[in-house]
Amino acid sequence: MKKNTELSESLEDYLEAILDLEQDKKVARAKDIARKLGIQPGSVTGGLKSLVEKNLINYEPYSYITLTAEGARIAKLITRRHRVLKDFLLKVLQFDEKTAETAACRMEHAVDEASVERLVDFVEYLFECPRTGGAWIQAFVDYTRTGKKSWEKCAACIDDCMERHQERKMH
Amino acid sequence: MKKNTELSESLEDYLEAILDLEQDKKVARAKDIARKLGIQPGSVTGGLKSLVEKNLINYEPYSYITLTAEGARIAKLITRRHRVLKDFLLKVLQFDEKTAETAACRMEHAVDEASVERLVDFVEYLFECPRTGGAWIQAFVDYTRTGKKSWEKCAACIDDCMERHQERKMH
DNA sequence: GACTGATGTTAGATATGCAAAACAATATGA
DNA sequence: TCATATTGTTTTGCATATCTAACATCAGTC
Repeated sequence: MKKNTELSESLEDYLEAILDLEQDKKVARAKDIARKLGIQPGSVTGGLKSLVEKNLINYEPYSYITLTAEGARIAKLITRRHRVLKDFLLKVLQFDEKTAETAACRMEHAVDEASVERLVDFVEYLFECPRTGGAWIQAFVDYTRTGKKSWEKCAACIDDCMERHQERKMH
Repeated sequence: MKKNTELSESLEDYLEAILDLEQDKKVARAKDIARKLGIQPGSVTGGLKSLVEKNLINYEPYSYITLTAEGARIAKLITRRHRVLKDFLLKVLQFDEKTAETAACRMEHAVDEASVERLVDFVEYLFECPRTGGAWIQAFVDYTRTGKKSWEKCAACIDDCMERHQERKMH
């Protein structure tokens, strides 16, 4: 029995913002949600109503807003998607903070959970594998800066690779 | 002077579909666009009008549809985004065809041109670099299948790495 | 030249999402 | 406890995007 909650993008954004505010200030308020999402306070009310109907938040007019258990569960999934995507853009593709944040924000609604897992796996693998890891990523970063693929440095790079391999064996 | 055309997602979809149909059948027709986008024929007309206003397509009621030079330029950018993203999902993250297609479809509107370039660079680099390349990707694929990070196979993996390096030197 | 089927357009309905502004509740503090 | 500022809500309106169903046009055929 799969919950086919099918939230719209904007409802997902609301949930994400609410989780964030909860963690920051215990409870969320309409104004803070509006500011975080860059919309007018008047636009928030409708979204909150939808979320109440779907039993994802506890909320009554003029009161604070908190997530229900189910709401929190979903909000955390969405937030994780965001974090993973941003991580990838930031640490692997080397986007700057702002670009990574913006792109992650827009991409997070386009990917399902399974895909996110795969991406997490990929990023982790890229960092952990002796054949890649930090040095490989650094080489890619250098390439993005200089535009030069310095294959002549490969020998040193492979040495690093073996070192990482040895280290892993030790442990 | 940057053209701030700011197309909506659906208009981007129209352009992409039209480019595709043009390449396939010389000209696009409303019905084909509708079928390709999975919407009703009646819904297409409005989108076409917007695109005419923005000078991105040549179109008059009851006639065929073709892209203007500017429209073709933009459509190609969008299509490239799609292709690059799908390539990444397909070849690196090893999504199956259908999942990759769907995800690429939804992600292509979330990424700007510069980000796409960076992703292209990354994928190319990943394939070309002796330290990664096909063998590394295969190892990652194996990992996604088995869930096991077989670091014990590293020695062989590093050998492959050096071979690729030698090959590159020869050339 | 008129019929017919395929294709295209229009109009009206529905839904979403957001903004602006008028209005309501709450909280603060003197 | 009253006045005021802050915060929240409602209403209205706009823009986008879609569907359905009625209507228009086109191209081919008899």
